[in-house]
Amino acid sequence: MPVFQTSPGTRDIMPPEAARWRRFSDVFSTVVETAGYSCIIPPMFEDIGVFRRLGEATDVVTKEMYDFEDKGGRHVALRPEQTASVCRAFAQHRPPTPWKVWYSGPNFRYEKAQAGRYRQFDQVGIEVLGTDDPDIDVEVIFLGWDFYRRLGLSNVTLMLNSLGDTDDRQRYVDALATHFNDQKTTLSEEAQRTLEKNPLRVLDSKREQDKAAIDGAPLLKDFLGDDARVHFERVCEGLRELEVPFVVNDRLVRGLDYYRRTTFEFVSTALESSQNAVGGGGRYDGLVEELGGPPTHGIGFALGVDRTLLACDAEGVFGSSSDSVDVFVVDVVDGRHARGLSHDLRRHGFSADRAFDGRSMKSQMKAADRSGAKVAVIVGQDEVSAGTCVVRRLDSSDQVVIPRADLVDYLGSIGLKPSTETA
RNA sequence: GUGGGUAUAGCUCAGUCCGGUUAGAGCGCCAGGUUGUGGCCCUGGAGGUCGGGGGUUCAAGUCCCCUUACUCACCCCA
Repeated sequence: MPVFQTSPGTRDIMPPEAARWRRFSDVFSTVVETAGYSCIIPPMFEDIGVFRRLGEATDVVTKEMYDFEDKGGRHVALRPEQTASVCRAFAQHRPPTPWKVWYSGPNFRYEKAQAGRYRQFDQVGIEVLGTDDPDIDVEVIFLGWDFYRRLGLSNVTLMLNSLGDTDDRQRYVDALATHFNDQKTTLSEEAQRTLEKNPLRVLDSKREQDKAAIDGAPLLKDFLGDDARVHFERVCEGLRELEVPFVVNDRLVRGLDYYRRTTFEFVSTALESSQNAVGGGGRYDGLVEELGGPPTHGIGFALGVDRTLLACDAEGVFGSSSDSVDVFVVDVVDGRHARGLSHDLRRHGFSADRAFDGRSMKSQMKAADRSGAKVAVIVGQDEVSAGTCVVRRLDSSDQVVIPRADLVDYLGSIGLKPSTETA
């Protein structure tokens, strides 16, 4: 065993998997930039107060915060998510609204790792600040849905709910608390503890013991005020018009306290583990204000990169493809020709690799094969004397001898296109 | 944070129950067969403090204790 390994809950994304991650975020940025979202890169750590606003009763804040004191005595935390940071950035810079941004990057939660759950985990997401038009809810949800579809996923279910406005939500929480307290003796110990902190999340319990009490609980939709109800209906209507299938789930209450009105979650039915939520989001009117900004409406989602890729694996879509170059230069003289040729080819926009350490021709050809190159350019003593080189196609084994000065043109003529002109 | 499982070559794993020469296989890697040609085939080679520490024993990869990590589940979440 090596002396050093990755810390618990972290891992190296090795090639070719890392290339797949980049493609993933490329697909995502294409989808959302088409809809007018701009990239934002907030810092990875902030004053811990920024994240405390996620809710004092949430696990994310009470036990999963990756926090520490820096050398200046500031109490900071690695971001557990990016929504709070985006809202803080909005309050700090006051951009014109509606402000539509997307992000991609790692987040940190101090918890025990298991499949699809890491201490450092990546999310991509979008946030829209400054409008409460139900159409923006529709747009946001659609973009998430569309992204999964473009990856090729077909077993993703969209679950939708409305938590109502602040007053609605409070009345519902009170009613829930009353209901569960009446049935307290039937609840599991964990649920009883959850009840004291946040009655809403008792609904989240998957324990058999709690099922009866949950089934008999009052329904959220009966507590929605007129505004929230109309808003929710308009969102549903918009999604139906865009032909986005969804399931209204009365029990969908999400883990963070800031959600109001629309909440949603993307669940992969292809994943068997309990980490089957591949993405989620909702409306968080009020969060910006809590962070010291003006009253501002907000909505967004975050999608877990790891879990979404697990879902892709489960469905056999969006696989990893290995990196490859256009040309592999084989030099069986002294390596100086490989140096010159690969340099020239790269300057002309071809991707080119070569072997080192003066290996045998057989060894270099094996390396050429492994590199995934379409052609090998071979230089031996004969070619050096004649000022030529051999171009061998690695798929068909056809090869021709051409003057070295014609190499770039020849490669172009057989269909290898320089990716960029860098004269 | 709680409970189960696992840890042997770069990777995937035999061997552990029932302690006993020099710890194996496949794949990968390197070299050769083929002194100018990759994939297929054949031959050879390198590569292991058997996760770490302690204990029992004449003897520990194998039994016991501790520890660390991974993993699955719970909790919760992406």
